[in-house]
Amino acid sequence: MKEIIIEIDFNSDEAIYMQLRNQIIMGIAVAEIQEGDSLPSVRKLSEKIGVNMHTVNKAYSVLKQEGFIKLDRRKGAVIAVSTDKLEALADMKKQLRLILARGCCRNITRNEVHELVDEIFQEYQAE
Amino acid sequence: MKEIIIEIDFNSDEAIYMQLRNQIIMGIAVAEIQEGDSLPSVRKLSEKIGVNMHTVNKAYSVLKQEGFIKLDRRKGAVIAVSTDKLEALADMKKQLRLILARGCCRNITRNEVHELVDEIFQEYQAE
DNA sequence: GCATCTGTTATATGATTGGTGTAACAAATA
DNA sequence: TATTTGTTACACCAATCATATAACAGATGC
Repeated sequence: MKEIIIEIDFNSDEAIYMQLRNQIIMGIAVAEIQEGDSLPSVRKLSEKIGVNMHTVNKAYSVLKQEGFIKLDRRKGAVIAVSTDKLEALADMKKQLRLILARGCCRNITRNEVHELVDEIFQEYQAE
Repeated sequence: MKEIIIEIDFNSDEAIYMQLRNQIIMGIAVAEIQEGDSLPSVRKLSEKIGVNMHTVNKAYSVLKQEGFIKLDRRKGAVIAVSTDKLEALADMKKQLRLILARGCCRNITRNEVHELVDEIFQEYQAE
């Protein structure tokens, strides 16, 4: 089991539990953590990164609600990604609409977005 | 000058001023509002959609800060999109990282993302 | 059995944010 | 002159974020 590297920016305007959630999702994407792996317990992780237990618990609850982990009393928080692709595609499209609108206003082209997508996918699909 | 259509969902967990900001950005992207057009005054718009003046003012301030409008005492809030493409590309990449990570976990492929991007660009680039 | 660790829940507190309300000011407009 | 504009300054209430302390039941290790 690998060690998960979490970096919290306490000066960020982004909530700590959201930073946690996002970094864990990206950790799954780059296969730093894999299906079936366990995350540290809320108490261990909270102590490690210097935040309150409830803050970590909230991040885990969101991840559970969004279908990235399952909470097991025996194994703790286990990576278990739901595979509802249709819902995931719908979610992604909704989020892309705003981001692409912002880019479109700045004259970012369709091809430039495609290039960005390819660059990021290269980071993620590296096994 | 066209009438801008704003729909606020008061039951949404998204802040009203953010809904406003996002809808105005998307309005610019679909060319519903164009460079040089004026947005309604903060008081007019607040009355129209039934929110407080300060809420609209906050949305306009964010749009100004992000380089989508300029506030002029004569013409009000005028669409004036900054054209710092490099910064826009960097911003977009940062935001795409999280969204694509979420999709990558759900086994969404590179090509599926490209298709989504093309679909959305078709909505936006319609002149 | 016993101590420990787990997720979970409950309650409380302080700081920050979101939204509203009222009011006032200077500049621009009609 | 009267009105409208963006802007600013207060104040208020509700919700959220993060913290703190505490307790509970189930699982684990000795």
